[in-house]
Amino acid sequence: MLRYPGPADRTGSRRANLVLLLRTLREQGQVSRAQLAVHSGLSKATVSSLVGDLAQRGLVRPAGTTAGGQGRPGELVELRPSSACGVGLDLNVEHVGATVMDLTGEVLLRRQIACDVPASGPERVLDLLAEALAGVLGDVQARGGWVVGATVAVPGLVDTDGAVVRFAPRLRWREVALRNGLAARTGLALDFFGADNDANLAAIAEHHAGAAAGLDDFVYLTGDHGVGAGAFSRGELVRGHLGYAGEVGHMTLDPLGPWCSCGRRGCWETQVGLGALLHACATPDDPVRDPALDPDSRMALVRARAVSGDRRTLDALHQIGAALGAGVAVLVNLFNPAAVVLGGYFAALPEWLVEPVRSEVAARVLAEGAGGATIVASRLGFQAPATGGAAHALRRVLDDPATVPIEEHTEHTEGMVAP
Amino acid sequence: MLRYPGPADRTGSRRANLVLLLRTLREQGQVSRAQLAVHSGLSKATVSSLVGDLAQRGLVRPAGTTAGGQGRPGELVELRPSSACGVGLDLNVEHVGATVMDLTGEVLLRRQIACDVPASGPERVLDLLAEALAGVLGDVQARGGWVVGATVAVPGLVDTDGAVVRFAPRLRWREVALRNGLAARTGLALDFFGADNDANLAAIAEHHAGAAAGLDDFVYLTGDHGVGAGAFSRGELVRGHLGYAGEVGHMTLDPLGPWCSCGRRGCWETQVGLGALLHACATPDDPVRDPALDPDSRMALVRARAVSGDRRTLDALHQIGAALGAGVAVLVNLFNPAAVVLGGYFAALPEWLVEPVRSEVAARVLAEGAGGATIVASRLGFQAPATGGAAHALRRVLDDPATVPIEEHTEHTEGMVAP
DNA sequence: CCACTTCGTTGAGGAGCCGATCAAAAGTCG
DNA sequence: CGACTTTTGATCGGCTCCTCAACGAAGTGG
Repeated sequence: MLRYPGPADRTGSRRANLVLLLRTLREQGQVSRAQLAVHSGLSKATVSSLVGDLAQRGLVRPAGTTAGGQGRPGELVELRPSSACGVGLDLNVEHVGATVMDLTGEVLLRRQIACDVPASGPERVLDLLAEALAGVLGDVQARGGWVVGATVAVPGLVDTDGAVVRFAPRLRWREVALRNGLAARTGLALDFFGADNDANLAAIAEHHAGAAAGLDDFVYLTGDHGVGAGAFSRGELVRGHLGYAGEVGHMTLDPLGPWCSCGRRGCWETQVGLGALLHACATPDDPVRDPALDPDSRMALVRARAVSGDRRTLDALHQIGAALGAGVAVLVNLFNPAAVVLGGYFAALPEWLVEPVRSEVAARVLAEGAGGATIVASRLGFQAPATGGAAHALRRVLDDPATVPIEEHTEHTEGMVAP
Repeated sequence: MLRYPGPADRTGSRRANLVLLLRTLREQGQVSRAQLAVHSGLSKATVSSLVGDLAQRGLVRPAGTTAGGQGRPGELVELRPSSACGVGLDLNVEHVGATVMDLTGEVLLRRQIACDVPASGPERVLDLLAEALAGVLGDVQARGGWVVGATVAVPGLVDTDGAVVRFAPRLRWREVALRNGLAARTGLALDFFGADNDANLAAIAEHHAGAAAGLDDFVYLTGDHGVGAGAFSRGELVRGHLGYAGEVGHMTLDPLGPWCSCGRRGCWETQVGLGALLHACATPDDPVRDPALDPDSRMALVRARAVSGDRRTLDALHQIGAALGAGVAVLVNLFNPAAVVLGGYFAALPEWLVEPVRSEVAARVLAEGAGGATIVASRLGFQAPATGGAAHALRRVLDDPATVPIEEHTEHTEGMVAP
């Protein structure tokens, strides 16, 4: 019953209005104060004051004037690129990576460090993560920006507040104190760091500027050896009681199905995981099944065969697509999403997977027209989790611009009024 | 991307604080202004002003003084019973009903009108609903209260804004303009009326004062001929894009399972619906399967047999419980709820159903300890949907007490200060 | 009876928004 | 070309609503 836990913050309206302008600027690009006033419903006086505030914090800058039209031209304002940035840290089986996004939503840079993560053990991997982070911190500073936080995308269960990795079978991690480890290695504050499930962060990325942009209700599916889901409801992630929501890989869809590594039978990921795909479309000695190969190259190989019309590959994809659709239908019945975004390896083969999924869903969902759900492929592919991590880290600023200290940004704020 | 669609409401802090006090009063019962100030984090001055405001609207009243303790005794304040009320309207196969709840969460009265709903057709049923509503409106007025809204619990798909019943197979309804029909019959405003899926409203009821009280993340399961779910995430219902979320009854859990009335095989409700239970525990000529019998009596019969140790009944319940657990495990993996509340007929037989569900879930959920999910029976049983409808209608006041006009409530407001 | 404590009200002050007003910087038109 | 119109953005007074500090009120304990 604690919907409103704290006292209603008295400076809350100021913050909410700063957020409102920031969001408008991110959507519209360059806007004059007068346009901001109309779009936001605030008075011109208030908008002037708010824009001055944002300028003092270095978050916006002048951007010329409006052309044409009668009357005095407006002074355009835009988000300052390469100012406040968020970092998404990647934790994969064969590499770690860092992705930087700025306020405008632009991805500024990506770094990767190859590493056999399961073999190296958590301590060594945290060293590498800290190294990747330090690298991009330097790059961002060189561009005149600063980093407000970093979020790690973990292929496994992470506790609610993002401090500890509970269980990540693919990495062979269990109870790893991620946040403490990174804070100790970098000397940065604890609350600089967060962590979340890779499917959740990928969903954030698609929501931010991908296949689910602007959708309040959708489901993202990540496809790798395992299968995970990130679900948005009302524009927010469904996280669950302890943050473990979206564990779709081990739904039992067929009581008589194949055995799963988790010890049970008929788990969805035995039917649609990368293992199932490779098993269906390649013989054991096929180069596609070489474990040393990275996902992108594998998918390129499978793709090439599908394009060339290889019967075995096409049959395999159709079979996987149908099994995928059976599970997606469950998700659609449960969440009634506006879209289901197929990510991970699924996104590399949309021409052969999307259609079978679509028809299976149409046949299995109770609500007419699949309840309005469209099936689409991710636009961000394997980069979605890290991108989402960066977007998530940026939320600190986007949700409360007042956390950015007021400092000197004179070279960018000429002619902008202090409140 | 429209998280903040409107301008930040400038009077928002006032409203938020009124809501804060109202919620505190609902939880704590009788509280002094000083205690309210401490609990809410607001200043004593503000609390005095807000309480005066609520008193003028007739929502709170004096309730004596604090006993014992040093210093000046506090003047207790409490929510005024039988003041603002919400109505939940029930739409079942064999009756329609009305339930009234007041601000304190107390159910003031219930009315039922027997009626063969599928046979009567929507027009006749809307007449009866309007009649039931008119009856309780009178009763409430006689107690010095007033009704702020009514929400209809529909066993089927309702559109997002609660105006139209899209599809309710059990009622044989399709595209029924519920809101318009009720507004026309009663002369009340359109926005007086709402409608929602019965599982959603039952979940609201359990969240409000039932088995899921205070839980932000839980799933409610309704059990009747069909099976439906209402899921809470972050303290809010998961409704989905068009409001059709929670349609769990037709999840395909066994590709080779029995045929369902929807034309497919292996739907969950063929395994755990009331039909499956009766089929498993009674021969065709068993009186329990008499369609004229109401759900309560049926369950009483089955219950009596289970208590007496009837082997066939016990076997049937164990089989149903296991099948129920298989589906609940899917929900737990997806939503990671703090609790799964078994409602409808399941709630009438908890001694035999809860344990099989619990063990099945423990075996099938990936996260340790079922991700913290407990399995509990509903406390409200078949009354949950109507109760939730009333609670939902009350949200209008609880979310914005300022919608209640300031009128004369002098007999109750002596000594209470105007702002 | 008098300190002491706690409660609720009052008044001054500040944060923040809005409407009105005004100067500035264009186009438009006679 | 100069006056008029239009639009922008800053400024000012006023309003709402919160907080802090001070104060009288109403009890208890010595």
